[in-house]
This record gives sequence, C-alpha cells and structure tokens, in this order.
Amino acid sequence: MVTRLKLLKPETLRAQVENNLRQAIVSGQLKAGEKLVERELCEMLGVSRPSLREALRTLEAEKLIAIVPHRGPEVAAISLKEARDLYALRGLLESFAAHEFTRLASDEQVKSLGKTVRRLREAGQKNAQSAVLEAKAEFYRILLEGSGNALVSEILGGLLARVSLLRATSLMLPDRLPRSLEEIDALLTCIQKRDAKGAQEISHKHVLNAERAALGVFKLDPPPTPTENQDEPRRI
Amino acid sequence: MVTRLKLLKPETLRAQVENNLRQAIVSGQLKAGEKLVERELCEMLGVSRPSLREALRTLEAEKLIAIVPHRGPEVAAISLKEARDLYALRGLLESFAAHEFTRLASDEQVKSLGKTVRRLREAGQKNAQSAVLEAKAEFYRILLEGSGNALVSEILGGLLARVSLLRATSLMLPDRLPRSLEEIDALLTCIQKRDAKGAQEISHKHVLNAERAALGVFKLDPPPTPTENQDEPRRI
DNA sequence: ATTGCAAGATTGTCTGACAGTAGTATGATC
DNA sequence: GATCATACTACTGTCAGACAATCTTGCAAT
Repeated sequence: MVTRLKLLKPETLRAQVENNLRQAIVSGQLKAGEKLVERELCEMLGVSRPSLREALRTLEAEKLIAIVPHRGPEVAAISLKEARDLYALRGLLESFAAHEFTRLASDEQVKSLGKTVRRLREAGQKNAQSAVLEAKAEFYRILLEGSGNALVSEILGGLLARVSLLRATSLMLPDRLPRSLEEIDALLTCIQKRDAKGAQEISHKHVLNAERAALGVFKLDPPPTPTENQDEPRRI
Repeated sequence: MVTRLKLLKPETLRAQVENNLRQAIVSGQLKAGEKLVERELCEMLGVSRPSLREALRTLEAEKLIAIVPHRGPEVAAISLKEARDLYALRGLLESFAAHEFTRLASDEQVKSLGKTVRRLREAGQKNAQSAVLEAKAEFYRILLEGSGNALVSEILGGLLARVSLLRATSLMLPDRLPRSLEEIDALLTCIQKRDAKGAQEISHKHVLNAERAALGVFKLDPPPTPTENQDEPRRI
C-alpha cells in the first residue's frame, strides 16, 4: 500500500476517510441520491472495507448518507417537507444563537464579527464567490462560538451540512446576495446595540428569507405527478 | 457460533448491537465515564470486532460514547456546562414542539394527549415509577409526532438520550413529581385552548424547572477543587 | 519519591473469506 | 412478442485472524 502522510494529517485513517467523504458530499462532488459502492470508495480512498464502513456509519448517523440494509449506502436526498423542517429548526437555533451572542459575547467578539461582516460585504460587492463563502463561514464560527452554547453549535453545524444537500443554497442564487447582506448588516447593528430580542427577530427573518430563496425553485418546477408527494425525496 | 434469533429481531446484527448498547447506556447499566473495552463487549454481545466497532461509531456520532484515538471508547460523561447547554437547547426545542403541536395537531391528537396525561397523573399518584416513565414517553411521542417537524423529534430524541446520561433526571427526584404533573396539566390546558404562545411558555418553564431539579444537586456537592472547572466532565 | 524504561494490553488497520440478499439477465411458456 | 419464473451476478453483512502502533502499567534505577 502507498505510504500515508501521517504527519500532515494527524488524525486516524478512518477520520480522514470521514472528512473526505463529508467534504465530497457537502461540496456536491457526490450528488444527493447518488448510490455508493463500498469497494469503489475503498479504491478511491485507498483504505480497507472495515475502515470505510466505520466512516460510513458515522456519516449515516449524521444523516449525510442513508444506508438501507442489503442495498448499501447512498448520499442522502432531502424531500421538500424535510427541507422545510430543516429551515424551521435552523431558524429557531440560529436566532437563538444570535440572541445569546448579543447577550453574552465580549466586545472583542462583537468587534471581530463586525470585521468579518465588512469582509463579507466587500467580497459580495466584488462577486467573489469563494471569498463570500469563506467570510460567511467565519461569520458563523464567531457567532456560534460567542453564543456560549457549544451544543447549539454542534447541532446547527450538522444542520447546515444537511442544508448543503440542497444544491440550491441561497448563496448560489445571485440576486439573493445583496438582500442577504442587508439583513446581515441589520443583524450586526442590533448586536452592536446589544438588542438581543431584535437580533433574534432579524436572524429568524433572515433564515426565513433564505428558505424562500432556496425552496422557491420548487414553485417553478413542473407540477408533481399524481403519485408524487412532498415526502418523497426529490433531488434538486 | 450460537444460532441467532433472526426472526425475532429482523434488524441487522449491527443494529441490534447498537440498540443493546444504547439501551444499556441510557438505562444506566453502563455508567457515564465508564471505560469500554472492545473485546469484552464483543464477548458480552457475541459479535465480532468489526460489527462492534461499527456500532460504536454510530453511538459516538450520537455523543453517547466518546472515543479517544488509541485509548478506546468510554461512556460519555457530561460536564455541568454541557448539562446546562443541554437543558437550554431542550427548553428551546421542547417549547417549540409544544407551540407547533398546539397550532397543528388534530383534535384526535389533542384528545390522545389528554388521555396520556390522565394516565400519567394516575401513575404518579400511585407512585408507580415504571408506569410514570412509560406514560411520559408516550406523552413525548404524541407531542413530537403532532408537532409536525420530524427533524425536531429526531434532534430532541437524541438530546433526551444524552440527558439521561445525567443519572439525576428530574423524574428520579420524588418531590419533583407532583410539581411536574401540575405543569403538564397546565400545558395540556393551554393546548386544549389552542393557545400556542401560552403552551410554549409553560413548556419552557417546565424544562427550566426540570433543570433546576436535576442540576440542583451540584449545589449540594462538595466545592470543586481549585484545579477543577465546570468544563471538566464530572460524573453524577 | 521521581524518573525512565520495558512488558503487556488495547486499539487501528488490513487481508481474505463466505453466506445471504437484491438486482439483473436469461430462458421458458403462452 | 410479451410476461413471468428462474438462475446468475454483484454487493453487503459478518466473521476470523493477524500485525503494527500506541497507550498504560509495573519495575528498576537514581
């Protein structure tokens, strides 16, 4: 077998497999609904089946893949109903995090958040896609870190990964970005004023708008066939 | 190897192992912080290491066990900080579920919930521990089912499992029970009146009270040693 | 008592194997 | 020629055994 770069990646082999697969899924390299074959993945990743299968179990528990007994794993597909549930919960948690951040974050953390928002705005005006994504990730990191509830971060992180299974994330819809930036600005203003309730409300509305932007595409789709129903997984 | 009872347990072997371990953990047979040894578990459960390890990965992702590389798995222990985060999130989700149930549940579901509350009260007055637990589980099942958000059920279910890692669940504190029943009665009344906001508030307070009851024990504990801090896992 | 080292225990990972199930292609019958 | 039953193939579920890397523990030496 090929020698492995142990020092560059201090984690166990299995953890690397996990990370690789997770990355491939949330980045869309592996598409929602796609069937996975153990042996193929083993060869792609250069690991044995036991290691791979352990990683798959973790991803399964994270709901990024679904494993049907005797049929094997596939990348999770999200139904319209599930997507709505996802956004509802995300709105709840994200607005809670915003509330708590406003209440608890240190002035340094608020300042740091402000700096990231500025970076985000600049990247947005330049239409620099990857810079936007990066700044947004940083924005979330600071917000969750400062909200003081590690559990919420953990759950929300998992949720966001699942949201990315919907390829139509609001950031991918170009016209949505300016609106999104406005909302984030308003949120920051509330936070700086230490208006927790206000921050919570704005954050909640922000998620609702993101949902409308992301799920609005369904309304443009051809009407569902009679047998089709909203609970059915449906690739986007 | 011993012949397995395939028909009684239609799931895969690995899933059975998962369920057995999960049950053993939430029921307290395996105590929080306890170190687990793969080979021992294999013998106890009669399965091979790969199957066991896959199950362990799932439990790890559910945060019921913690696996430190090269040191092996142990039952998760919850720090005071984590417990507080847990209850905060639980309050948020449970009150959301109550709100949504009030808004969305069918009259049959409300009636069904009422029946279960009656069962719960009767069991409580008789001090029938197991009947109380059963009725409470049923209560939650109906509430979550009727709240219309499967994702919230899923997350909250995981949360409740983790709460049970705190051996001092409020139901175990005898004097807490009458109070708890009162609160649930009040919640039911709000639901029947279709007062969603009221149900949300009561539910939230209910969780806060449960938290106080469960975490109050910490105040009675000997003061922490200088090096000890609230983030350290601490068995209860 | 503290430190360093050696032995044992445990995990991380691989290989190879085989039974059972699901999906597919083949063939038989009408 | 179409439909259904059957056989085959591919893949998963599970096991056994092995070995290196790492952690822990007990012992020895300072």
